[in-house]
Amino acid sequence: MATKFYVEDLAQHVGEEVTLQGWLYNKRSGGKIKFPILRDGTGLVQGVAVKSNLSEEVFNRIDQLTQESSFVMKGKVRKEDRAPGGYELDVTDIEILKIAQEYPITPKEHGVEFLMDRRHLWLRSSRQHAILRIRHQIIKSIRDFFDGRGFTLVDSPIFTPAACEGTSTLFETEYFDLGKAYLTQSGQLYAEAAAMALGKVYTFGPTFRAEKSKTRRHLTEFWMVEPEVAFNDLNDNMDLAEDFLVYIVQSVLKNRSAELKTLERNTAFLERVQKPLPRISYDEAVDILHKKGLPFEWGNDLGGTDETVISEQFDRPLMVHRYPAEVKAFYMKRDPQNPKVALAVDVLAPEGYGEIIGGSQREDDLDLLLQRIKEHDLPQSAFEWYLDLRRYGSVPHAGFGLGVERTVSWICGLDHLREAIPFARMIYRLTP
RNA sequence: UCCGCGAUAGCUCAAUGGUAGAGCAUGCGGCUGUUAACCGCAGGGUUGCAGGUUCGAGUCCUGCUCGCGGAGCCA
Repeated sequence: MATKFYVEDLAQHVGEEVTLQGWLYNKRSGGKIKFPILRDGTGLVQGVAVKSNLSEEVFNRIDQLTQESSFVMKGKVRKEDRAPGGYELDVTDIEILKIAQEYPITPKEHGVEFLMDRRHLWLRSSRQHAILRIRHQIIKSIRDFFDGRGFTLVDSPIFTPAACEGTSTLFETEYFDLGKAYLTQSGQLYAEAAAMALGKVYTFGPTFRAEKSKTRRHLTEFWMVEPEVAFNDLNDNMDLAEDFLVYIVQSVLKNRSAELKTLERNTAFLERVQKPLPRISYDEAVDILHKKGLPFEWGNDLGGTDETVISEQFDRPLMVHRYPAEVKAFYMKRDPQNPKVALAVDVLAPEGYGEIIGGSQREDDLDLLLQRIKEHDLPQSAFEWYLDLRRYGSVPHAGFGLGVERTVSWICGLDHLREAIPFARMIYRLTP
């Protein structure tokens, strides 16, 4: 079988005749010269077909190619500074595979609704291609980071018997004779159990929120990675989150610069993502809001605009720790120095992208945890297994969750989360 | 759930209450270096749905449907 050639490898084949398989991205023509642009999933390359170098049949065949028709293009690779990718193919042969019907997504602009209805086709355009490749790089970096530090991947269940945090609205489904089951909103409680077994673990999977959110920062189905480490306290947790974020961003800069360029992403903010990331307390965050003249009452959670105002004071992601315990989940440990605040930490991305990480040191005392479950009016029976983790050799431990789509959205500089995932699920969108 | 905005050709958008139009896409023709190529010609419309006001409604009013943005919730 002949060697397969791909557009992204053409630089290594200058002067050689290669055969590429792909789809017609666009074409332009003069009377005696035609420029078919081939897209093969790894990149774009423009073919240069000159009438005098080809049989009339092959030359005219190019006219039949409609946008997105599949075809084989054979030609000699030539370095060409005028070409966007730096290389062109002097065409020696064209073979048509399948002529495409009239393609709905033209090289001109379209509305978001139209494109989302054709998401399965929209993925072929270069902007979406770049986003998906960066998403892949981010996911790979996440796994490489934890795998390289001795973490074990432990998958948590999607069906759960009860709300994890008791706050947000969950998707409900009938589960045989066992009553109702819910789609998970977090793998964290299971990650805690796994951390007691394996020390350093992470879960990585889809999570679901049935909130009727209609904003550019929300999806009903999104991916989250949640590390959990036995014997880590809040500071260890922040150290881990810091190393983690720096690793992800730097690996995208290093490996996906072409895609960032396609997206016209200003990488100045990304290049500044280096240790140390600033760490401020909730109290200090409130001071910033007050100095900016915003009315804000101690004890409330930070809203979207509050987060933006605070993050604008810094040139890189920042950590806000020690939130009022009242606004945080029941399992978060209180600060021994000040029981009014929880040992929680959120990481706010710059440029108004908001919260990309939320985490905490967990409550490891059985009696206090029981008390919190009562205070939050949660069914204790559903949490007995979770309480067992405090009954049998409880230790301090901490972890956090990172939202993959929000991270993709920030790193790519997107204005909506729906472009950060191949097939977005939102309140008014279940297809394609 | 609440607040605001919108729906006109396949797509993106115009149209003082007075003959519904442009660019792109599609088809045909032209061009040997095009870069969202360009030039010429052609086809293409139940103005979201249902009422109302008016001599006359894409335009004004009422209701509905669908969508978009924001708040709340959070990753």
